Amino acid sequence: MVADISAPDSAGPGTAGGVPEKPSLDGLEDKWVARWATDDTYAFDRAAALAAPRDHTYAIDTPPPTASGSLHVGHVFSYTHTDIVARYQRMRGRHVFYPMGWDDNGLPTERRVQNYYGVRCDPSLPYDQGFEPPEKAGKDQQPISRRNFVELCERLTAVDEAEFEKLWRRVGLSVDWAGVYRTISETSRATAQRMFLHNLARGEAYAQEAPTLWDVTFRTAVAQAELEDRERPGAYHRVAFAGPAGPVHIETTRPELLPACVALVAHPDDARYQPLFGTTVTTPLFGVEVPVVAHRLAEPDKGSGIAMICTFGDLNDVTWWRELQLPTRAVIGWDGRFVADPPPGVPAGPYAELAGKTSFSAQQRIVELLRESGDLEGDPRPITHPVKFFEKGERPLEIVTTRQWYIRNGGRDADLREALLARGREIQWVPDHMRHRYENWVEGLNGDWLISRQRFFGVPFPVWYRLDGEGEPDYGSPILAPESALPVDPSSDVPEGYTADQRGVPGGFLADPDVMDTWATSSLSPQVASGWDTDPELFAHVFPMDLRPQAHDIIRTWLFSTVVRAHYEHGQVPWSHAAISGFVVDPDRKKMSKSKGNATTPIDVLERYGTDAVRWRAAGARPGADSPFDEAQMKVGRRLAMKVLNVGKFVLGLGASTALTAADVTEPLDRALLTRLAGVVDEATAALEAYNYTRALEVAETFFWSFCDDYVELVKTRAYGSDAAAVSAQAALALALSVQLRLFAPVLPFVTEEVWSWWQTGSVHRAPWPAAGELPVGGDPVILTVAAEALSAIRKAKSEAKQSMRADVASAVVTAPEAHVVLVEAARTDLTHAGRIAELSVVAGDGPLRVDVVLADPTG
RNA sequence: GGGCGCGUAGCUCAGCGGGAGAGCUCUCGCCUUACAAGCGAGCGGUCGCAGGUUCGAUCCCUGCCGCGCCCA
Repeated sequence: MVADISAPDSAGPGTAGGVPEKPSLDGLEDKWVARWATDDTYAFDRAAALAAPRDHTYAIDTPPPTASGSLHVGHVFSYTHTDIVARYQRMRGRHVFYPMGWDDNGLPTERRVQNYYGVRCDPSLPYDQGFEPPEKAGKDQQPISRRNFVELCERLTAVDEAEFEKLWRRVGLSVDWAGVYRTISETSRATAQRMFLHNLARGEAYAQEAPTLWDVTFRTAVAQAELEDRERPGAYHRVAFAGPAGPVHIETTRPELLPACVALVAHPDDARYQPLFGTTVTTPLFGVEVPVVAHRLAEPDKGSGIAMICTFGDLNDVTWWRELQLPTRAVIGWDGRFVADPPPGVPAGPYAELAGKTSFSAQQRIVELLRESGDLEGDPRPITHPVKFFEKGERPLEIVTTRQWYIRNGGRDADLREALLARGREIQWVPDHMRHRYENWVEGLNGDWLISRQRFFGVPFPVWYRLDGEGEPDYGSPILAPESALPVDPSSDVPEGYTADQRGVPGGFLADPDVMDTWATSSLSPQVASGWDTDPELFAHVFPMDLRPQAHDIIRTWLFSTVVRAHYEHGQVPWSHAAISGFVVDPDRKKMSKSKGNATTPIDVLERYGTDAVRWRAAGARPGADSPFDEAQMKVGRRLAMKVLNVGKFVLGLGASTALTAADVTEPLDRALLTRLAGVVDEATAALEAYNYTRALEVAETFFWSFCDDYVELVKTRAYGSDAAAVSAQAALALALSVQLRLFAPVLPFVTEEVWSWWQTGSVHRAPWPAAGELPVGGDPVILTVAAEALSAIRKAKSEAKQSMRADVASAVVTAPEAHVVLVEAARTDLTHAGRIAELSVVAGDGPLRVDVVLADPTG
């Protein structure tokens, strides 16, 4: 496991730049970001990786941030977690394949472009070659062609991505910036289209005309994974249907859908309605005869226990319509308004008043009409109830019947669902309980994955349809783009065997108008990043990847869909590990997000506390655990970084250098220190192997503070000398510094690199991860413990006497357990110097170690 | 309503079968020749509540209460 690292250089102190007079954290980011770029410190050595066994490579499937979005400290924390792992693996000698991507396709980018430039896409407009967007976004959005719109998307995302890269470099992410990908790039489009064609060929993808959840603002279909329930006020309207033996009352929150009513439904066990099953009733106002049917999903406790089934008011309607094979009477159009003509069988009279209305105003009118006809009983009863929304939308979803593309995901196939659950069990989840999120989601799927979107900036489906003599498309046998031609844009490219002038004319062809949802492309991030389409040799080496880091909110989307795609194409999971980070939350424990207005801009925090301080805080958030944003903690991190600088300077000033080795360490106290440090190295290594970077940092940090406060204080007088005892201390300080800098390097990349540069050559980030074997064995760490305890007792005496730590001690009597007397004696000289003790005696006694201190007369 | 996680010092958290801990805050003190953006010392908790298992429970089991997230 030593492939990608350089051997430690032995250079004398000062040869690599020397120790500055007054070390400072300020400016370290600029200095080292530039140097790492120049030196290509984090380059992935493709040739060397391919030549080595697979386990010498560590491949990370980094989340591509939404380029049109904004980053907050939550992102910084999460990406830092990944970077800590990457840096650790690199120091372990692995070839770290750590690309970065930008998720720049899809709706968020469209929205940003619309707002930024004040434009909107109108696909019917022709391309305007010289188009330039207005300087300032006007009040009314200027309609532009699809191609102009896409060009603006690309222009703006390029700017956004450059900003993102700058920030990530400042955060110190050790990604190989030569390996950046974009989800809208030509390669990504080709990959997404090729994978889609494979899915289609194997029957994993299909198109279907079906009731679809539809956002009327964005005028696109949305998938189950993008839904959220929101509590909204509504009202039950009690409406009378004319039954064979008098009126039948239903209660509905959507009386405006009365013209779409196709049946009434009650629970089969509901005695109240059993006599009605098999009969028909007549809708009020419209006089349409509809059957009364029984279905287990009808809730006897809800409203009057009998409901009207409309096409379509909610997902239950869809289920009933499908399972009971009811007719379709759709009234809501793509724009969310009532369509111009009534459904078949519904009289034109009352319907004409609704045509063109929104649901809201249609409801008002229907209620008036029902009141007039006497079919509305009493006043509407206000309630609040969950209503389905697109997570990015502001208006309730409607259900519209449209033709859409789907990928099978187990939502309607128990065997497939089982197979995908099994895939989930192949992944090592960090923390383990996050696997439940995956399993809950898969088990709760109720339909296949809808991947088509009626949008513009996305990967188009590589599909055309033949037009018959009437100009009607033949959806049954689509024309597929040949794989060799990918990526294609069917709206401008012409299918084989046709000419451009046949587009849209009878006997000609028609492009599939839709683009893929962004998840349909980002679910291929392992394939895109690893070169499935561009570098098969690399792909074969790094796939399945080692790590998928991401936050827990997108297990149902990104993680799951990536598993689905890899399951189909490769018959395996896309990565061995999924490390799930928590959120940074505000003091009220609310998730930080721009829309909530509680997001903290990262650059400000990075500048005020320094990157290392922010990273230190990030490392304190365990995998999966949310953590509150608290600036006080940043100060603690900054103090640690500062301490590393100062102790580094001091230790090197005492004579620590790379010329000294483990063999020079002869004094018992020094060996005690290094033996303890060996234990720390083992523990930190074990923790990092388990992705527990928090624990690794904790053990290193605890050791470090005791190193500074106790060990360095104990030995500094001795180290000033030049005899063998002095050399022993200097060697121990050098080894301890070297090891500790490397232990901290993944978390504090800037300050460790700075101190490393004072006395070593090469980057600490290419130095080997410390091993216990570098350190001398056989020391008794208890020597350090008892010496520190004794020193602490002496400090306490001085502190209680309100004396300076420099105050002289006339005499000190250490009383220690019998077995520890010899250990205290081993540190006698260091102890007397550190405590400024004139006369030290050590005696055996009962109980824990204590020291009786007599301070010297400060005036004497 | 279901799933998952969490309730330990004022705050943020570690510990998870035999000593209740860390950092921050707070208080007191110290110019100490690496660091005053520092250092030293100290105050501070019936480990959510109630049962159970055990010689012994913060830790294991059950129930309850509260908080958060995900899903209905």
